[in-house]
Amino acid sequence: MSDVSFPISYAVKSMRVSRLMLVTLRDVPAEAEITSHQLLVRGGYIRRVSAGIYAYMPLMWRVLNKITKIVQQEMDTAGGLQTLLPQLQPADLWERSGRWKAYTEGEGIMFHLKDRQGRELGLGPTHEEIITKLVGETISSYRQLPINLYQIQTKFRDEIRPRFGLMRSREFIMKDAYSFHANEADLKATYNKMKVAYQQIFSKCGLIAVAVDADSGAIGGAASQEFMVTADSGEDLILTSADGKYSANQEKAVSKAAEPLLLKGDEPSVINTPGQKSVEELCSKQLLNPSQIVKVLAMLALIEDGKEQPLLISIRGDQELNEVKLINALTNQIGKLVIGINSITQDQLHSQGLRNWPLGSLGPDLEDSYLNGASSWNNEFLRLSDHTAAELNCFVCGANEIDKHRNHMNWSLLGGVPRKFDLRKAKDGDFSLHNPNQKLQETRGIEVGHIFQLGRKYSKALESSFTNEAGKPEPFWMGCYGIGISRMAQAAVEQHHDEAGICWPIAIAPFQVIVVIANIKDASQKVLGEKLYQALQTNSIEVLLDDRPERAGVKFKDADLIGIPWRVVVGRDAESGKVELIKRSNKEVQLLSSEEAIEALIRKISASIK
RNA sequence: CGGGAUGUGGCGCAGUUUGGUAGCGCACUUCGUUCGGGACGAAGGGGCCGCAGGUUCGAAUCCUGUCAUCCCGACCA
Repeated sequence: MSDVSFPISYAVKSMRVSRLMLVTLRDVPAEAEITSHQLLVRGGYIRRVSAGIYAYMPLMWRVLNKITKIVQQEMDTAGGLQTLLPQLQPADLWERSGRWKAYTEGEGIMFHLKDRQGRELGLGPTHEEIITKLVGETISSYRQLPINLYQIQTKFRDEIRPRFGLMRSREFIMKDAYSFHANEADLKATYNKMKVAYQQIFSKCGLIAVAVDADSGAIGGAASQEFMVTADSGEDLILTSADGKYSANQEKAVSKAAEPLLLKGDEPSVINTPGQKSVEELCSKQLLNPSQIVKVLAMLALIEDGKEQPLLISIRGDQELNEVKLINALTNQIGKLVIGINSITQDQLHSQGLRNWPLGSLGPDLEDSYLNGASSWNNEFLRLSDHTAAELNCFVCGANEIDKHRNHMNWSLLGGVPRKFDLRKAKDGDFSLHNPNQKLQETRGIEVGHIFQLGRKYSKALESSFTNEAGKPEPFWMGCYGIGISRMAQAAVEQHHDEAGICWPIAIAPFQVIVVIANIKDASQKVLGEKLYQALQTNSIEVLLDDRPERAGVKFKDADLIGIPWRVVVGRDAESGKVELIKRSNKEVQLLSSEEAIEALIRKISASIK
């Protein structure tokens, strides 16, 4: 089993540190922000070449290969077929799927270029287009389905902001798989199989990863789950119920909002609220609770056809808007892709040639006439209301007049109860929907894998079809499944390190054992060290020999930093044939004869990488 | 792209306010002493001060432009 671009078996199972090109740093380079990034740079694993572009040094390459090998095994076991697809992709393919513009214009993330003939090409950030076309051309019958193709290679994304070393880089190694099915049920079966395979992969690599419900984002499609490596430095927020039955990315998470405080219902009235533009100010001055207020947000949505749609979003004052949910709700409402949303500012009103709006005192019933004469905006509001706002019976809201609000309002005074959408952010402490006794907790995570049920979006767009049982052409049902290989390596460091350095899980460590000869000039130490090194090699253990003429302390520090799971120190007891066996993760030390040490290592290592 | 910051040997920094021709720690080379938790001493090598203009007798330092990098927001494996 081998692959041209990613050889997985090592000709070299062992190495002398003196020949390893190991350069460790004592100082943390200023560029590195999070621990895992710092440790990888200090340990000589990676070097930055440009923003978001890194060279993988020999030790790192071994780690990446270890991960690759585990991924290949699990993918192959789950019925995957490995391929290698081109990175340079013609624009017309992306135009047919409708993604060329979205991926290249504005804040598009595809690197793109023109060749000498003036043809446009993109550098692949993902491979749905290519694979869909390829399978469409190759597969003609439902009898040939399902198939699941995967590849492991470098992807390119012109990230808006590369960050955190390999966590968000512009060039990174990814495993991506695409499955093709004759029907939805079969897609679901493979999707579930992939979910199991993913759990296997992460646990075999020694990572604690949780599967969470996710938004399917720009890639599109129906069901989708993300695999998160839990870590405080993670960029994503995850909400999990205490019973473990529900977990979701905050973008997607649903929950039951806390009950609002009842607002005792007098007659509706207008109240003076000078300078009270925010919910906080209003509450403190008027002695209200945020849950008694309907807050109205004026926003602008950018639609794929270039139209600009003003929005009025109503949400309860104690709740926060989830923009991902809003975009999805809008896309459903309009039937067109919503590219982006942002708050409307006074400046924008001026440039549209509109009169001032009572921002800070908006009510859900702000008249469409405020949009009259807008230079490029649609001149009717699209009004959306979150459950929490729509369900209030008596509330305070803006009076559509500066420095005035209305007290004791109800929806019938505003033209009826609006349609309800789920637009709010689920938060730490909310109750879960499946069991109202379960509180949701917030954790941070690093997204290392994502699986999607794409459905027929791409196969329809690219007219990629097979002949079904009835003899009729039908677009494929598709799934797609990604794992960030290089990101995973860094996530492993984020999850497994201490003050002294990295503590690699043994399955993905660049070497399993490091034999440190404390004093290379001591003949008996040298002889015993070499003997151990040989013996471990003979037993197929991946072993490093630190034979450098450094002082012992330097070698210990380096061994801790680079994080080899087992360390054998050949030192002052070498004369009597004794060595120390140290476990990196907990610093546990055993004084053993060299034979015992070899035996212990064989036993422990074979048990831990089964 | 918006907001903030920084560019000085491989890495970490000082010097910039108040212009006078570049310094410290780590790393590197050689020698000696040391030798189980990043040793010590001595001697050395390495920098067009991000780049381009300008001001000046003279610019790392002042001015203008530009590029790059990092941090905070929108994107994602």
